[in-house]
Amino acid sequence: MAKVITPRNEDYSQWYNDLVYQSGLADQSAVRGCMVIKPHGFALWENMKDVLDRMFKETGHVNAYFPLFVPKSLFEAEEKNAEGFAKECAIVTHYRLKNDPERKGKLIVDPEAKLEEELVVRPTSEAIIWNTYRDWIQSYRDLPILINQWANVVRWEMRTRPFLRTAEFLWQEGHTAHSSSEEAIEEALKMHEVYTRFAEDYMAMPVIKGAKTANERFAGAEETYTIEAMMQDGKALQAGTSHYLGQNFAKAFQVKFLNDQNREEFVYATSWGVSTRLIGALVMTHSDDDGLVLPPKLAPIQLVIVPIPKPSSEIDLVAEKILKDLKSKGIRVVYDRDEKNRPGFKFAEYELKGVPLRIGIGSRDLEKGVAELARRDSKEKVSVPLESLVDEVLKLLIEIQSGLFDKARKLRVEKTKFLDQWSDFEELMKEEGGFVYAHWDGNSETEELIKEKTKATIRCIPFDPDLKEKGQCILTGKESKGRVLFAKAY
RNA sequence: CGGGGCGUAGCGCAGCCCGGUAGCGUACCAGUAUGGGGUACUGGUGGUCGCUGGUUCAAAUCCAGUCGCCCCGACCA
Repeated sequence: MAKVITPRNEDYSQWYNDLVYQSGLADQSAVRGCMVIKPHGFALWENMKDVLDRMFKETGHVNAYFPLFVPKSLFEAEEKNAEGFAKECAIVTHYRLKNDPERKGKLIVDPEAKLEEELVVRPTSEAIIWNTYRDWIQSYRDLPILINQWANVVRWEMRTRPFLRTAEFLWQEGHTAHSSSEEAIEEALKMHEVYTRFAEDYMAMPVIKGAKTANERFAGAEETYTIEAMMQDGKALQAGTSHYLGQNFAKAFQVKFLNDQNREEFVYATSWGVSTRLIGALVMTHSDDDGLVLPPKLAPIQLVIVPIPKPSSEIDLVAEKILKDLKSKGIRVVYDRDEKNRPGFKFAEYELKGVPLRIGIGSRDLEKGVAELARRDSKEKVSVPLESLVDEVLKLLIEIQSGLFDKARKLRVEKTKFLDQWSDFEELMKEEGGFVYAHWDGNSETEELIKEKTKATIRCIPFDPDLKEKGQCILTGKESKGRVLFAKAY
């Protein structure tokens, strides 16, 4: 029993940390607030990235790359955005080190090498991109511009947690330019829908779609659309956002175009992004006390074949055949004929890593012409005749994918309440937590007050038309236009 | 930045109060047996005890300073 993971019911956040480090997703680094993404974690990210990148391209976007550094003068151009990020920016002030005359072999920052203008390490790229777009846009014929970039960004967070919040993280940021407000809003909503499809169809993570309140909105945006997922502890996690930026950045950077009436107009913008945070979301949505549980569509390894108790020429022969057949069906499969570890160890190890399916083959199986097929999500094991193994695997992978989604949705339904009494709301947030649909009067002050009292925030104003009923604010009793989603959040 | 805790082998820790040859578990290496859910036994490798200074015949242990990390809070995707 080398690796012990703290059980979820004992300490949920410790469980999460144990899991991330022991399953090989990430490692701590020598840099405060930054982590190393290990091969297993990065393989997961690559799979996510591949799917998303394909979806972006299918919706007409192309990739490009903009600089890591943003001159301070550009950064501050859009005031609200700059203000929003100011408190968490890393800044480059010098460009050279030199030998320390006091201490041999040590280096100091060369005071002579001060930059004339400081460079902000991008917390997001709107500034540098809009400063560039200005040069690219003259006429409505240059629009729309539909660009995405895969990049790292830095936000100097006070408290960090692996994947969920680190000082540096990987993400994609889409930045589009349009000739009308309608088209830009349509774009923002379209990408919001892409994120929804990705979360639900690939991550098997059900999400609530909606818009952010003014308090929670992206700094510099007119409207922020979000997808909110529920983690197993009932807390909400913002999994992706898409922003309609109006003409805010166009005005800040003087990005104008001549419309088809030959009149000058400011460009309309959107931006949208998801990050490596999704890995944290994936972990907290499906995994259990034995390790990761990964949806087959994103799992780096979908199936592992374990010889029992160790490889033999007979087992090799059968295993290689299964390997070949499954690979030809596009399944990501490995045959673990490592003799250093015993089967029990391997079982535990692959469960820890979240491999959805495992095939065990021993001499007893071979005598009967079967193999043992075990699934990670339910831990069920069945004996399957070798002839039908491939079909069974394909069937199970689909079943596991949809099973994970259903299970997550079921949990969310159980932990979602419709409340109208303030005392109920307060009590629920103090005790079990979860999602609450309640009426809100639309005032930021009310939202702040609720946050102070319960630590719950408005995660979104849901799109769901059924929630648009009139009512009275749960705190103030004032008129409300519809229910909003409250929860404590990551 | 406020409150709390911790730096001793790759990892997890004991030893410190009461100074006297640096220990346990795990991992790692070698071997033997074992082999259908994290094998067992035997032998072995590995540490300037975070750093700097002080007290002392003698410091992981006492004192002072310093650096770093973790947890809780404010901030945030």
